[in-house]
Amino acid sequence: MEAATLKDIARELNISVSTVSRALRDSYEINAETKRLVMECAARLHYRPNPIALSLKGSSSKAIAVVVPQIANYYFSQAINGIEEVANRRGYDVLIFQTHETYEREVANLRQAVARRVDGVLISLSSETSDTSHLQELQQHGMPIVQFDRVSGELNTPRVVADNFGGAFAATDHLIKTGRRRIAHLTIQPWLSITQERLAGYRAALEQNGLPYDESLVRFGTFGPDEVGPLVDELMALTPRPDAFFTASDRLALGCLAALRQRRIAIPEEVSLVGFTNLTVADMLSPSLSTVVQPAMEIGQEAVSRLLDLIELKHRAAPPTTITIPTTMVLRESSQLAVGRFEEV
Amino acid sequence: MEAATLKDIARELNISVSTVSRALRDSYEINAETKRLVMECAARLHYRPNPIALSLKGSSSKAIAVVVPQIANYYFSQAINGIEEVANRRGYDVLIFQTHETYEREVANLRQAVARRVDGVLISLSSETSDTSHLQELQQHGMPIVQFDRVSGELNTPRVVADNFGGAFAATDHLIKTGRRRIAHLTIQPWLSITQERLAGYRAALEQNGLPYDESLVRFGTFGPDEVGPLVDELMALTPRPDAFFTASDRLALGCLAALRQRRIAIPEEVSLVGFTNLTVADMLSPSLSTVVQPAMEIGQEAVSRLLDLIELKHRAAPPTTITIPTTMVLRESSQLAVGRFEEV
DNA sequence: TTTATTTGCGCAAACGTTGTCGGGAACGTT
DNA sequence: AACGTTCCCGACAACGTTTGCGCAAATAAA
Repeated sequence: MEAATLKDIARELNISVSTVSRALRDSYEINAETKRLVMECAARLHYRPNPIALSLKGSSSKAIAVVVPQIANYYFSQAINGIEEVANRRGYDVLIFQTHETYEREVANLRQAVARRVDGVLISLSSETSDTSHLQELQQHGMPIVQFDRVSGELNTPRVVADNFGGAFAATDHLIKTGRRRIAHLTIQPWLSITQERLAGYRAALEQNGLPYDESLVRFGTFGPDEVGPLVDELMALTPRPDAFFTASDRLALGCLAALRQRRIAIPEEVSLVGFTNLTVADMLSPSLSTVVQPAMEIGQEAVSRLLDLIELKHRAAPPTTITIPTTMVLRESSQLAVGRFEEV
Repeated sequence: MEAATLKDIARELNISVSTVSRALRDSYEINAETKRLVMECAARLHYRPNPIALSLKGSSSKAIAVVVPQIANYYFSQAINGIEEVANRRGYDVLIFQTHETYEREVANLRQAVARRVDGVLISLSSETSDTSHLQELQQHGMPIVQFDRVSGELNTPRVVADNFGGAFAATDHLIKTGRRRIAHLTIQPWLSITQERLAGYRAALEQNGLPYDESLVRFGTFGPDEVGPLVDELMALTPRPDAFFTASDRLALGCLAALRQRRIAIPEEVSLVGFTNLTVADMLSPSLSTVVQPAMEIGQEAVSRLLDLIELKHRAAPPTTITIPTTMVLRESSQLAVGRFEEV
C-alpha cells in the first residue's frame, strides 16, 4: 500500500511502464483487454499518479497559489474557502501563502510558488506593495495571474473586486438619508485601490446630495489599537462636530465603537456608525454594527474561475476585464433604530 | 532569468552538471577556484534548486503540512502564524490544508500531503474524526506526525495542547469565588480531547469547592446560530436557574451573549459569562467578555518545533510526550465589574 | 505470395537533481 | 621506472511520468 507507481503495475502484469501509462490515460493504441487489466490492477494497488513527477515533467502541476496578506481575517479566509471549493471541484490543489502585509514576504511567496511549479497565481496585494514589477515579470514569463480585492492598475490581469464604490456610496447615502450631514470617513492606506474606490463612492454620495466634501473629515492610516481613540477625539473636536462615522474596515469600525463607547458618545443618537466588510460578530456587538457586506466567498469563486479559464484555455488574447461583485448593506442599530436589509447594485 | 538549472551553469562554465551540483553543496572534492566560479555564476543566474526535482529524488522536500479544521478561525490562524514563523526560520515551507471539520476531507488532505512529499504532518483533528487509522497507517509508513489542540489518545505521537483542564478549572473557580453556585457548561463534541479536559476542569473546580456536579447543566453539541437561543431558554427554565454560563468556545460564548441580551437577562448581574479561547473582539463586546485565553501562536511554535526535531533528528525513539501550554484568564465585564488580568498556571 | 497497413506494445529520452563509480593528471614513494 | 596516492572532475543511473519512435505481428490489399 506504499505509494504504488506505474512500475509496480507493470511488474505485476509483465508489461512495460509505457503501456501502463497509456492504458491509464485511455490511449487508442492500447488493447481494450490490456486496459481493463491495467485499470483493475491500478485500482487494486490504489495507484495515484505522483504529482511531483508530473510537475517535473513540465506539464501542469494541478496546483494554484493564492497569496493573501493574512489568513487571520474573516474576509480572506472566506475568500479562500470559495477558492478551494471551485479549485478542488475542477481538480486543482490550492497552496496558501501569507504576505503578512510586507512586500518582502510577497516576493518570497511568489518565488516559492514558482519553485513549486504552480499553474497560476491568485493574489491580493500586500498593503506595502506599490511597485508591481515582480508580478509583471512573472506574467511575462507566462504565469497566469488573477488579482482580487486589493488590485493594482499597473498590472494587466483580470481583476475581481467588490463594488467598493457602490458599497461606499450606499453607506454614505444611507447616512445622509437618515439625517446625517457631517460624515467622517476613516480609511486605510491611500494608495490601495479599494481605498480610492471607497473614498470616491463616499464623495459621490455627498455631492449627489448637495453636501460639501470636507477633507478634514477624511483620515487615512493603519491605525493601531491605541491610535483610534486619539483620532476620534480629534474628529469630535471639529466644529461642527461629525454626526456619523463611515469606516473602510472591520478593525476601524470596532476601534471606533470601542472609542466612542469609552467616551460615552451615544450610538446612533449622537453619532451613527457604518463599517465595511462582513465581520461575523457585527450583529452581536452593542450596538450591533451596520456594515457594507462584501461577498468574500463569491469573490474568491469568481477569481479562481477566471484563473482556471486562463490556465486551461490559454485565453491570453481575451482582454483582462475587471469583474465587480455587488456588495450588500446590512442596517443594524449603529446607524439607526430599524433593523433590516436592502440590496444594493 | 527563467528558472536557471544546474545544466545552465554547467553549460556556461563548460563543466559537468555533477561538478556544479557538488560545488554548490561545497563538496570537499571540488577545487576551491571551481567552487568560486560556480558560486559566482549561480548567483548571477539567480539559481535556486528546484524543490520538485529534489522531492522526486526522494530526499526531503523541506515542506511540512499543517492540517486544521478551518482557517476562518482566529485560534487556528494564529497557530498557523506561529508555525510558519518557526518553520520558515528553519528553512521549511508550510502547506496549509483545511478539513472543514469532515473526516473525508481530512483523509483527502493527508493523501495530498503525502503526494506532495511533505517531510512531516502537523494535525488538529476534525470534529468528525473518531477513527484515527488513517493517521496510524501514515505513521507506520514512517511519516513524522505531531498532533496539536485537538488530539487523539489512540495515536502515539507527540502532542501539544493548551492546559484545557487548568483553564476550565480557573474559569469555574473564578465564577464560584465571585459568588456563583449554578454554573452551566456549554461545550462542543463530547469525544474531542479538549472537550473532555475542559469538562474535567469544570467538574474538579466544582467538587473542590464543595458544589455538586449537575449533569443537567452540561450541554454538548455543535450548536448552529439558531440553536443557542432555545438552549438558553431551556437552561434558564431550570430550578434553581443557572447564575453563570461557562462556554467551551468562542462561538458558543457569542451565541450566549446574543441570546441573553435578546432575552433581557442582565450580564453579569443575573448571569455571569465566561468563554474559552481568544476572540479578538472579546474586549469590544458589550459587555466585554471574560475568557480563558489560549496561547495559539505559542502552541503552533511548540508543535512545529517538535515536528522538525522529529524530522531532522529522527528521534523516533524518544517517548511521545504531551506538552501542555499554560492558559491565561482575562477577566472582563461579563463575569464581574472589575477589569484586570491574572496569570493562571 | 508479396507488399502495404493497421494494431499493440516496448525502448529510450526528458524533466532537475544527487550519488556512485571510475578515471586522468599530478604528486610522492619504493 | 613502477607503483600507490591524492585531487578534481565527468559519466551514468535513478526518482515517476509522458511521449515520439520503432518494431513485430496480424491483417488487408495487390
